[in-house]
Amino acid sequence: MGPEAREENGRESLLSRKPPTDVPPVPEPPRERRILLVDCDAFFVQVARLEDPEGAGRARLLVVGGSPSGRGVVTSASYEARAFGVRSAMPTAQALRLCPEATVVGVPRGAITRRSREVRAVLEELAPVVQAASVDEFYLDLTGTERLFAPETLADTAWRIRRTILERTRISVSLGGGTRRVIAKLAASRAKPAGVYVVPTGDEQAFLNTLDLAELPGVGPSLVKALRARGLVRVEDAIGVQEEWLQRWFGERRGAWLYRRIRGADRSRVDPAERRKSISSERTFFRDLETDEELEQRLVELATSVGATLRGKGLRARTVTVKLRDHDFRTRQHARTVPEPIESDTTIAEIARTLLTELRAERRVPARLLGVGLSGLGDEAAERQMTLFEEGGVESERDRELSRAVDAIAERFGHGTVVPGRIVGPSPGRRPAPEVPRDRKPGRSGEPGPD
DNA sequence: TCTGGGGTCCTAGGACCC
DNA sequence: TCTGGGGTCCTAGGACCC
Repeated sequence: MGPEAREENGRESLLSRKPPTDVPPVPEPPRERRILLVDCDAFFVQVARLEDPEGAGRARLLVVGGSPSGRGVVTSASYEARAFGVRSAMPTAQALRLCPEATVVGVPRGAITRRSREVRAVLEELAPVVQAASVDEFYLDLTGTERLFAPETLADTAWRIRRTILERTRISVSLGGGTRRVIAKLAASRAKPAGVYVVPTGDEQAFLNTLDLAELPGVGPSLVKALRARGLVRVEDAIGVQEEWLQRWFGERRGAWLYRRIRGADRSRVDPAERRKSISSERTFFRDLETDEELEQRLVELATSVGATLRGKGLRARTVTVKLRDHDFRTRQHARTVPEPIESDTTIAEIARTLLTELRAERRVPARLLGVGLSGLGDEAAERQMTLFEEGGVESERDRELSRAVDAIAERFGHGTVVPGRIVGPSPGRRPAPEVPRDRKPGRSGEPGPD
């Protein structure tokens, strides 16, 4: 499959753009954008192999995810294993039934973060604007580089980036290109694995018409079902439907969104400074927890974990959420928003405890998962300016100092050394972690994998 | 076939204010 | 007389993505 390498023609595209009959009018960016999506091929599989060349590295049929005996699911599978029908999010046990010869390894969390940063660092040398969309996806905005890179086409540039990333990080990536993020994203799925696909300017609709609606990002199982009930399966099927009908069927906003999406309309920018909106940590237990005491113990650990991440990023939070999944998979959550932003483990844990008590009062059954989340995040420095609360507020200065002291100890001796209410030894992890990256999550134990 | 963990965004209802 | 209307914040739940 040859990549499209057609040269973009700015003059032509200006004339052949969107027809003015498009309702509502979609404001166009001032000029043609050149966007690439860099997507690592089976990233978790690649990293697992690089980290363990003798083990995972030798397994053609490789599944990365939870242990088969536990409650794990597949995070990523090698292309060879995918041929057997193995998919991510599938229970590991099911994956092994489909592909009994597969080797299952745990998620190498630390290495994933580290290598993701390596890829990003190289991309930042190659492109003016880089945004990490996830651990294995990066958007590049190359608008304005036409002259700089000439006579290279966007596809040529993509191939060059692919080569450089492979040489410098040993990670194989695929790249999709187009005039909008959503087009670049869809092009990348066509490029996979280890390829490049650029949708030429003006060919967006023709490209979209080759797709199923289910392939559009944002169209998930639920919407697919609703669409199919109306006889709509392909993008082509839906393109003739008036916006009013889509709105009548799927709601005003969803309908309008879908109308725009099947036309590839996407005004979103590649924004390198996009800030985090929430921080959370959750655990599915190896066996369901029955008592409030057991749950509270785990709750404090989770609160401490998200608290450390929060402070590591120099943030404060106003909302604490506790999530509980009962043995029957029913998921419930309670949230509490406080007037002033908080950051200390003590305060987070205290609010979380209240929320857990409420949840348990409503339904006291064995729990399979517990989680703590923080949202309403704000910059710590900015908030200190408008601090109205001295003593007697939600959180005391003493609480904050204590948490910072704990962070300092963790920085030197490793996370997990100090946990409120108990003392444990340093984690027996592979790496003693003399320098811990700022937003590294405190490892529960040295072991990735479930629980 | 027995369902992970990290996120983002949307909806809908109630509280509260003007 | 029962009964407005918009805006914002908060909460619970769900869809969706990787």
